[in-house]
Amino acid sequence: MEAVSAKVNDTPRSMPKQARRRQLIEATIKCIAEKGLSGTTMADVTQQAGLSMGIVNLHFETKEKLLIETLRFISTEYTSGLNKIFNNDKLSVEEKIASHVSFDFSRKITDRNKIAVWFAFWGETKSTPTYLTICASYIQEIAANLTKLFTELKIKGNYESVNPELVCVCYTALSDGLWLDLLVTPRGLKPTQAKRVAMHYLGTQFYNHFSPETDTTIRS
Amino acid sequence: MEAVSAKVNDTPRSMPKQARRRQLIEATIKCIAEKGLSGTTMADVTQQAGLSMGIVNLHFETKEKLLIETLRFISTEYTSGLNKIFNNDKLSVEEKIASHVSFDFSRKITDRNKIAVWFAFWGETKSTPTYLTICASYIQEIAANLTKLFTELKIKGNYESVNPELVCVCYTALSDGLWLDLLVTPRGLKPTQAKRVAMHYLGTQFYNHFSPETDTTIRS
DNA sequence: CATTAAAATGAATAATCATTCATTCAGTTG
DNA sequence: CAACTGAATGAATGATTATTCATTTTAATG
Repeated sequence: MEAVSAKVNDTPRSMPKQARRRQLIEATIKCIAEKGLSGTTMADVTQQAGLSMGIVNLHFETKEKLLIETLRFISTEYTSGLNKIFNNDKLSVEEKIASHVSFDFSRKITDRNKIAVWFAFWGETKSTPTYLTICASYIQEIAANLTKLFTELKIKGNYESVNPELVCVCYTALSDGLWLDLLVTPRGLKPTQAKRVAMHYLGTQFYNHFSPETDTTIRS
Repeated sequence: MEAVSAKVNDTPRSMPKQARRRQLIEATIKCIAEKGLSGTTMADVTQQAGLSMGIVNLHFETKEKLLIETLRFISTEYTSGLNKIFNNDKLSVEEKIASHVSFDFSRKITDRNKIAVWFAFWGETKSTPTYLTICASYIQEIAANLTKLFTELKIKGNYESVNPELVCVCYTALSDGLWLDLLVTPRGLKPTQAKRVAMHYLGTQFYNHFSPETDTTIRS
């Protein structure tokens, strides 16, 4: 049988180890999206990567380790994107928040394959402590940063009745729930609309800075 | 080996078929929560139910059909609970909405086992169309009812700038996201707090009817 | 070009697991 | 209480799948 998608497979032997690992992780993401976590076999992954059966064990030792690295990969992709925004000194608080929202509903993040992977792992956090640990740590990091931004904007904009921790929990839950919508009703909500829903909520808290019409997005 | 939890197993042979199916579905829920969807085997389920290997095939034919019925079971439990509230003529609009929220964060619904099951199935909707169909249909039903309630309250309370469809999407996403919090950070958010977050959002829209202090919950 | 080291292969192996079905068991009927 | 019925059992079967490792391929080196 022919390799299904061997984009990065021109000169296999010369690829640095890191690149091959990444290639396998990306194949894993595609497989989980297409066949589910329970339906993804080693044969599926290696064939999707256009490589041979033994390759995963060579680079990751076991299937379980491959899955853990896959979760780590999407977690890191997400947090590092947000950290870049958070640490960008050229942006004002409100621009940072707006960029955060834009990132949450950007093409890169709302890719249905990746959302499917998120939910697949979330569904196993209760049974697989390693997954729980990975998820819990990135969640905490993001929450700390986001709460800080909301606190700053509260002060800057004189929003006396705003509770930054509450708004952080609420916004985070909202965006996770909107991702579910994008996954489960793909013919319903679109990323652009989902973003508008998120902005609608922020508008209820920071009415002078965010509103359905206002879009202080940093274009990417 | 001994049966792990054979509550309903006193007079096995005399149980009506429906009850035995339910017993197996409940065992499945527990297994999915404890071992994940991918880690749940027929042996696990039957042992959890305190029965023998062949029993699932006798009552459900295949493992796949058991899983589908399990998803149907939790979906029905959820929708029928909400429909009871929606169709309760003794409740005012605002009481119905408050009861809806209370139900969403009630013990029965926020049981971590069941939340784990929800997420496990959501993670496979992209790969298993049957799951997607089941999820999509109950989602639509609930959204229609909830939007109607928000529309009624908008009129009743003169909330001119409220957009009922938008509030429905936003509330629904928020509650799904809060469930994720309950699943992933069990030592963080508690159901009572989660409910307060949801009420906080509704308070931004219907400020005369809902606020963190107001609790028009119907005690169950 | 020969030699070496590292990467990759994939057939073979071993483990896991869903499904089957001949047999057992419990309740019911005449 | 003997014969009958349908539910339940669980050892055996067969299919699937992760893992192994002897062999092959490739790139680098002198």
